[in-house]
Amino acid sequence: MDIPSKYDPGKTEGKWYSYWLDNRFFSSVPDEREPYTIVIPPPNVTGVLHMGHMLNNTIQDILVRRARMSGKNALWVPGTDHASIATEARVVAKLNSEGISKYDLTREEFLEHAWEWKQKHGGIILEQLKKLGASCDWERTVFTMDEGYSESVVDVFIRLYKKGLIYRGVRMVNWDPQAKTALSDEEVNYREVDSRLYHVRYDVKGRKEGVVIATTRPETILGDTAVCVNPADERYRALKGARVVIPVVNREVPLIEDNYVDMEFGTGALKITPAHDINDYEIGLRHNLPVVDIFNDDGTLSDQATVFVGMDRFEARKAVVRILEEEGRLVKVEDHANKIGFSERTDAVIEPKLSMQWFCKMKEMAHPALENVMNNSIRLYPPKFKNIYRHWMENVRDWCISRQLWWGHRIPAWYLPGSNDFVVAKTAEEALPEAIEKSGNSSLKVSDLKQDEDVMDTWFSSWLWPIAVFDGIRNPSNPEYKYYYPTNDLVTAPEILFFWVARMIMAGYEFRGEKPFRNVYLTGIVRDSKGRKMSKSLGNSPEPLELMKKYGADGVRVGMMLCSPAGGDLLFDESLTEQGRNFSNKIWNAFRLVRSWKASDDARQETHCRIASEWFESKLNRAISEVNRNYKNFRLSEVLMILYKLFWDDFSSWYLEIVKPSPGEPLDRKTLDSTIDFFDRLMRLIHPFMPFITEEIWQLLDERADGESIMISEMPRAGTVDRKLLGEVDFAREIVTAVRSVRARKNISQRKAIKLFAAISEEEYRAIPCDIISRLCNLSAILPSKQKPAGAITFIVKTSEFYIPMEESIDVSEEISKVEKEIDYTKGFLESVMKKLDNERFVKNAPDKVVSQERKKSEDARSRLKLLQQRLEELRGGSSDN
RNA sequence: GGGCGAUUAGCUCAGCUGGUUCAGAGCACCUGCCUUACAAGCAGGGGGUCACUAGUUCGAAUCUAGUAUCGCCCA
Repeated sequence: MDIPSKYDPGKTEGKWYSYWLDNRFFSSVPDEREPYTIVIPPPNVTGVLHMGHMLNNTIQDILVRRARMSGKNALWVPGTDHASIATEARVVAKLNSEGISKYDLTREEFLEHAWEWKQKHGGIILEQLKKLGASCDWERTVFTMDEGYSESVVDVFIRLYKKGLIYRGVRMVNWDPQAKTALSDEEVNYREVDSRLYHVRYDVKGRKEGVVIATTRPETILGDTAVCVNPADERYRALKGARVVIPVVNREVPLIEDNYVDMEFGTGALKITPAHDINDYEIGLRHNLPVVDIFNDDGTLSDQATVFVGMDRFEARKAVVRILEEEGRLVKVEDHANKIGFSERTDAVIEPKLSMQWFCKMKEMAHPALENVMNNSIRLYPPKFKNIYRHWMENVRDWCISRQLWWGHRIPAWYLPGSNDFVVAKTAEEALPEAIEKSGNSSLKVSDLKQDEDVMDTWFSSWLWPIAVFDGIRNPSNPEYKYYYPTNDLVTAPEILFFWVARMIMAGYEFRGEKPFRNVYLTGIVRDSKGRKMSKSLGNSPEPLELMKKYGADGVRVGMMLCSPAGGDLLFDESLTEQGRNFSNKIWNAFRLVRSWKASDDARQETHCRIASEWFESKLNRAISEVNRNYKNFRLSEVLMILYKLFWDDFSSWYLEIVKPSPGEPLDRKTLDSTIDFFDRLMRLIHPFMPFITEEIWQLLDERADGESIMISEMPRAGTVDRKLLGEVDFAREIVTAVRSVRARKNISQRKAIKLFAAISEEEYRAIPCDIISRLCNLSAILPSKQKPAGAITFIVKTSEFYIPMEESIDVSEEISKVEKEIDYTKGFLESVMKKLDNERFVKNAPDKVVSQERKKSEDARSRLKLLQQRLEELRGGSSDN
């Protein structure tokens, strides 16, 4: 019987999660009900839970739990992606720590290590999600390198290739010299960096004067194949057609002219390195310049550089500058803020590099993907992302999808022996006939074909996620796919709007002719209280598992949701989870109170209990409507706040305090039953936010059979609202607050019973729920009286005056100043109302409803003023008496 | 450089289609209380020129334009 006064989540959370799993409440199979589907944004298979995941998955769990309780067949599909670069980098690092180099291994050996790593570390993050209470159908867990999934990815590659949407070619790509792979444009982060602008004098053949160029990357001088000026630039007119000598390597190159050159920037003369700058590359194409690629794949200098071969690019920069200095060519060095691209995954400085890669054409697929977001067939929340999305879609460029890695889906292209010619097919066997035809060599064998070494971008597999988790690529007529697709809501971070969301939409229309989801809820980014993004490197992120241990999963969930407006960033602070924990405790203690009550079958329901029950019923129903409205717009923190206030203020501070029997006394059966019923409904409403404590209490509220659970119970529906009653009780609450305020001001203990007089008519008096007021204010009597007792404190609620007789004489001057203040306020208020009513155009143009409201306001204000002025006179009269 | 968005109480934010005592909520703060569910609590209270300027309107936190500051995305 002894229940501790502190709620201990540690004792309940594990217990109920196992119960839910044992009863397979999370599992879903197609049936006749309406489906509700969410696919998880697959976290990196070797990742660990961070605060972003916590937020994201809390939201998904709230949505899916609510749908499940609302009669939908709810399914939340979990899974992980293989994260090519990140995982491969980790495996490489692990092997290095064991003294093994990736390049000592064959591809097959390396993949064995990678799978071993995945087996060991993969799925940790999913286990962590269980602690959070995530109600995923774990039996359906998908990994992007599962056999069926992989086949879907390869299928799609082949399909797009056949359609002409995938091609292979040499282009300038973003090269990550650390991971030694190409990246897509989306995987490059640009940051402003303090760097230097070097002014270097190049000799001009046959002239005394040289030409000075400005560069931030002097090491690329070794790859220069021209110097370029603007044809309109007077300064260089004389140099037309001259030949320039590249320093350090002493190569002779032409001086060319191109409108691209900005005459204002630097010296107006631009060195041209076609191999290492996208703009230079384009100029090079226009002017037929040779390409000198001075870098190896790892960012060291190549043979083509001819000097400093094998030296790292940043060391080479210093070395080149030193020589330039020695030769007196360094004219000056300026500080210069420069935007530099960094690898999303390794944070290495990106090297623009000409390279042979696979690309996916985007324009055609972008079209339906853009249209269906603009016409709201797919809705983005918050809607401001529509514009951002459009901007990207309209400027979308081809997608570099090949990666020079081993971990991932290998590109299904098969090269003819000793040739760059290839056949795209699922297997070498399938490629053979076409290979024979292409080569004209009928004796070609499967073993002669060599598969492309590269794998595909991870996003090239995860863009199929909502389709492929239901095997809808390979087998679109399967019942699961037909039932669950398209999914309902996608919850993800705005950072991957282009990486992933946009591409899933493209894939949906391209491969299935249908949207992948109806709504996209973009969460905020979790920041610390100073507004900095939470990250491992900053060390400003709390450990999610520790947090849950300290405050309970429910507490953390509430803490995250309290400050999480749709799309707004979330400034996380541990005090929020503390607030969440406190809320758990509040619920817990309200339960302890109700549980301590004994029922009496004989006692009749007293008036205050009846009114309180009817009133809270209306309050509850109104809150349910508001909750439903806010859910519709994904305003989940608003939903939570409504429920928080409903439970804490209306239910605990008002309803329970009204019906609470005196210690030791029983409560009539009817009131107790409705109290338990309210509690039950409140728990169900709160359950999506706080699954554990609500289950614990729901199980204790009544006898429950084995296999029953709040999570499969029905979500309460909104019933009728008695507005009149709500108004009456609101009036009573105002009176109660006023009496309490007098008690506080006058230091009258709550235990001392007092009398209250109301200067109102018998009729008005009957409309006041006096029993409630008496109970909450400890009144010995509440009486209608037109007579003002001498030496009483007064207050006005709405337009009625109340008196509390005082035993001791009152401080008249204090009362006078209070009344005067109120008169001032009311006068000001009346003036502002009269300003409107005296304005003919207002009375003429404003809707009748508004005008009559203003009239009512003015009347009320007048009668209040009258009461106040009477009171003031009395006080003044009284003070002269004393 | 191009685009998008924001600016309301000490902090984080709500305020929809201009009109209800509209200037709100939560937290923080102040005062008094260990009152028999809860001090992780209860009761009471203070606090804002709605960034600035002009305009539209009978009426503007809300609509329009400009200014300032900040943030995000893209190059």
